[in-house]
Amino acid sequence: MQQARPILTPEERRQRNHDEMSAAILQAARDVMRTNGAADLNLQEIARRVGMRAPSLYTYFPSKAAIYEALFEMGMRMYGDQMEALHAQYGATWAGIEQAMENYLNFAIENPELYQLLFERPVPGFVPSPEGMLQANRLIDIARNIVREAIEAGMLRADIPADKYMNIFIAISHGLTAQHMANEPHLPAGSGRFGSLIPDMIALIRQVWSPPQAE
Amino acid sequence: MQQARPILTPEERRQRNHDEMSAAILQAARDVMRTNGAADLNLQEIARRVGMRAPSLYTYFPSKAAIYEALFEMGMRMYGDQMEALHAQYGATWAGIEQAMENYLNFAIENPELYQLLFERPVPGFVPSPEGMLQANRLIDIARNIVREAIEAGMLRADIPADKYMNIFIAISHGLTAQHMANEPHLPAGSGRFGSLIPDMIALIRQVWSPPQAE
DNA sequence: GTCTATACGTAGATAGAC
DNA sequence: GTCTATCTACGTATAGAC
Repeated sequence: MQQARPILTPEERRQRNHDEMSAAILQAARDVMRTNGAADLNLQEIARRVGMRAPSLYTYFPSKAAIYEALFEMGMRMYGDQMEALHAQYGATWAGIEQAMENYLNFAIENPELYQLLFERPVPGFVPSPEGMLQANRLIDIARNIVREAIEAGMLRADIPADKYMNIFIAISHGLTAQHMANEPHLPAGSGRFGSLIPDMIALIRQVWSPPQAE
Repeated sequence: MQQARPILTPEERRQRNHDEMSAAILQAARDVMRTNGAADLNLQEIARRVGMRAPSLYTYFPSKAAIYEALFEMGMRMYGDQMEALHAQYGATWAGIEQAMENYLNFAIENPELYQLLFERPVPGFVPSPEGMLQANRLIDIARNIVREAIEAGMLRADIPADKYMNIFIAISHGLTAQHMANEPHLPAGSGRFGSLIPDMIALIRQVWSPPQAE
């Protein structure tokens, strides 16, 4: 009788286990950062949470910095995917731009440890890896494209540079979110001193910087 | 011959020396934070810069946390004084509000280590002392009063709560400043991707949320 | 892969001599 | 007030046994 081909070769199983453990370590790291602040990550606590000793982590990541780098890339990828999905769903519309601002806030509320790592810089000496920067640049490109389409669609003035609009959206989104996270991180988007201001901000931009014919 | 009365008694001299050394320690701490990031303060480096050994710092401050707390209070006091001076100079005017936004950015550019400590929260476990909170609350009161006067002066709509205006100003100021500091901290206020947007933001608010008769 | 043991560095803080 | 010496704790990381 011919030997049955296993679903996974030993090598594949090893790889799968390795990947699963790596993912578990990253998740544990996020939990620690969420509890202690992004800067306070420490390997022993991560190890404890995944049921091993600190030195064993070095089987999966060559250094603590590598864990930060992996989380940065993961976070940027997650957030970029969200932005792309929003773009696909809403196209270049005011509703889409409002959703994008709300999504920035929601991302911070739901993933405060990633928000800190990506958009504040609380970890002394942390520098994103090239792979992380690739994701960060992708994010900028998505945002720039949305604004460009909004200009082409006549929603925004063509005589104002797309990057200026983009910077305004970034600054306002970040300002609201940073204040929300600093003061009322437990409140959901749409509520609280700052989380409730998104529609007002959209109205602000829309009234002043839409082309006349779009009013 | 009667003995001349010294300018300072020994006790007074001791006190003066103590105060001067305390101030030097705080300044050294600021220098360290500016170089390494606010979270990376360490006592040995402070001591080195003031020409003593780390344990000697305990003559002046009972703990590292006490140094952070003193800096927080000092920073809030400095910034509050600046706001009061602006208020006295400009009263409740659009120029004054624009100056206030620019001043927030300038404070961050000139005192990045204090900006981090006061307005971002990069130091794990840091909690302002009651004295620090007193200064922080004073700051809020100053801001609230300016907005109230602006409403009374007819610059802002009376049907929108003063605190909502205040939160909008805070969020926008902080958004611009945080992005400026993250991306172009070396550029002066008024320049760069974000530092140049203050007049636009003022125009935005002014056009949309001024009472009709003020247009 | 995981462990124990440990190297190695650094931090904040304290004791006690001068 | 300042020092040396030291304590205590914790961090990342490595070596080598199993």
